[in-house]
Amino acid sequence: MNLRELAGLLDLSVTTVSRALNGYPEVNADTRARVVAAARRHGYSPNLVARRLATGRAQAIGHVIPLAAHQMINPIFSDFLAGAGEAYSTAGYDMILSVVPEAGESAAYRTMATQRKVDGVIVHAPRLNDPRIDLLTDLDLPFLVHGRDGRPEPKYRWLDMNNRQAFLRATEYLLDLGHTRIALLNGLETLHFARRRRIGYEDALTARGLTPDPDHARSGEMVETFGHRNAAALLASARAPTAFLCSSIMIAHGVMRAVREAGLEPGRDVSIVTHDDDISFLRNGGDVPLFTATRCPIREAGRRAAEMLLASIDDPETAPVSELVEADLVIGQSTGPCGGANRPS
Amino acid sequence: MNLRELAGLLDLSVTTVSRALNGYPEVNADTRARVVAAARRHGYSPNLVARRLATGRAQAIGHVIPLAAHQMINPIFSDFLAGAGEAYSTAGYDMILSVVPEAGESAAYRTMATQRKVDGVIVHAPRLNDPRIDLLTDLDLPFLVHGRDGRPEPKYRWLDMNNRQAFLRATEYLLDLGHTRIALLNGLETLHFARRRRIGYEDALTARGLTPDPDHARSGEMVETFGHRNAAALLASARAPTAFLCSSIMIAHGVMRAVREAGLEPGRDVSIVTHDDDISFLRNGGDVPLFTATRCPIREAGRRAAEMLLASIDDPETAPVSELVEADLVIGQSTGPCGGANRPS
DNA sequence: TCACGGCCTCAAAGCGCTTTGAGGTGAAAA
DNA sequence: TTTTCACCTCAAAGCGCTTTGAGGCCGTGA
Repeated sequence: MNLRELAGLLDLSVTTVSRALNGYPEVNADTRARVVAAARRHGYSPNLVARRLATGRAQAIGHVIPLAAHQMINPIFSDFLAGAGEAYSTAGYDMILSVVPEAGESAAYRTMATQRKVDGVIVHAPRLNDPRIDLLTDLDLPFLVHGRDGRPEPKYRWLDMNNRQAFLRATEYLLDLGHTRIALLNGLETLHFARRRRIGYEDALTARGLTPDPDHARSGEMVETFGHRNAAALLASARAPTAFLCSSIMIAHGVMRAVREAGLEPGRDVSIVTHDDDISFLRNGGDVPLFTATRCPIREAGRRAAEMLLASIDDPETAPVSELVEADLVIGQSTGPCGGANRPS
Repeated sequence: MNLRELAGLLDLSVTTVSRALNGYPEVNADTRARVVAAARRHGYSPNLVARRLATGRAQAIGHVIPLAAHQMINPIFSDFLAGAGEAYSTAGYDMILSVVPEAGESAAYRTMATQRKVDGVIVHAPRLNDPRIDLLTDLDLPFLVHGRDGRPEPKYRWLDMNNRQAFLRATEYLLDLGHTRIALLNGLETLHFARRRRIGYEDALTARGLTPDPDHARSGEMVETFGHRNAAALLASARAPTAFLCSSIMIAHGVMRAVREAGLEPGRDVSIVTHDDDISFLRNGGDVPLFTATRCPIREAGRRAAEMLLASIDDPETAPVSELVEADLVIGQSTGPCGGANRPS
């Protein structure tokens, strides 16, 4: 059933039927009702592809996922997508995912732009001075960055969490508890958010006159084993930390495992603070959460990012709007005053 | 730059240019080379939407993700998507994700079919006698099911793991180690794969003359806290299990945490076997893996599923082909003979 | 009765591509 | 030289929708 057939059935022109269905005012209310009823009865719905060609809008947003960048194919990312996907569905947009080898990343963006597959894209996990941002600007494809890439006065749209502030605050919280040997298990510091977190951590330490111990700050993929391996090594070292600050809840779980294996009790012997993206399947739940955490739901960020991008596509004239979100500090079971029953130093 | 402009530039008709670019044999090799070079030089690539309209093929595969079904927005799912996405990219297909409220699920499939947005879909997490399968059959939209829905002689295409066999084998392994009180922490048993796993588990027990203890088999969302909560409760019960069989590595991590909290040593006091989807960010790695596991990489499943679906779309006449994949049993650190230093019973 | 508007409805021209069926060219065959 | 046949190339007709600009109808006012 296509538009022409439906029009024939109703003895109307395709124009009228199209206008009736799309809510144009030039159509008599009775006619419109008749058309809508017939469309429903015959299960008509417009061919999206044809509509796209006619209107020139793809009604779709793209996400390019470089395959080798493991940090993308992860639960954080999928929760972000879930949030964004909700917003797209509500707005009648499609989400198209392009999984490509890392080398093909910029080609993927080019293709999206030249083939007019999408009306805009969301850029994930920006690195410092990310070339994708310049590419997209050149291509004149609307985009929004989840995070920032560190250039001084960004002209693009972005949605970011205040990473520095969150980690500053978390570090201060540990310092207030009396901890001074605080380890940072961070994400890959080629990614801008991880740099910001490190800066927050170091700023808090130096503000109290402490010198960050280079061996105490480590970065890597945010997976359980990274947390486990490094926490085990650090706990066995001469100047073992009394507290850990983790960039993700996966890392925190790894740390907790290492702490327990070392015969120590989290929250009493060793404190753990983690950033918590509030991932749906690794929720930091309970009456008192397992981990003390800086919390900022990633799914909400996905939704918001999508909404902002869609709004800017609807009205391309508007100046780039961006948002900086603050994380909450939630107190859980994994922190306590320094010097409980910790190992002799 | 569109086809007409490119043709004008080359002083050729659009037909010739189109044929040249699409590899039709009627075009002189020199002409073709000239066209291809010009296309590259001017950065021409065809408007996908127009091509889709003309050919009638969407060149896209859909995945519908019901929002409330938490088990979908999870790392297992995202690894599956990553695998499928690779296959799509290679074949020049797009992946369209539709995130919808659970109530809108069948509407989403209908829309995909009537609006011709996709050439086929992959169905995830089938329930027993899943109505989506009948719907898609009615809609005449090609599809492939990841898993099966338990109907006697499925006429649809599917790719599944041998869940019963994997859990049968895992249970036997534990039985061989002398364990008899084996708990099963399963996924939601509305999902067909979880039922099959339970059957494997029970079959192994009854084959040795043991009666499955109903309290020892629990099912729920496959998250860390589910594992932790239930393992803690079970370990505190009168007839505490000496071994746990888990349906996902997240659950296994929760179990391990509970075991440690109870002052027990995994692999010595309590054995843990888990199914391992080889999720990219929760890898069961190390020289000797952390967990003894039935392993079956989900990402590979995604790739294979996508390839099978694409093949069936390419050649719609072919009879439905399906695949049953066996899991490997990998021995890790989390299992050992029963009766090590376990609690008195 | 006629002219004028307002309201609806319509035919037709795209959107950018594919693909059919026709036509043009030049080399080989007669 | 003429005919034939490959081999290329082309114009044009869709694909199903939107949207412009034109036209028909009917009630109102003169």
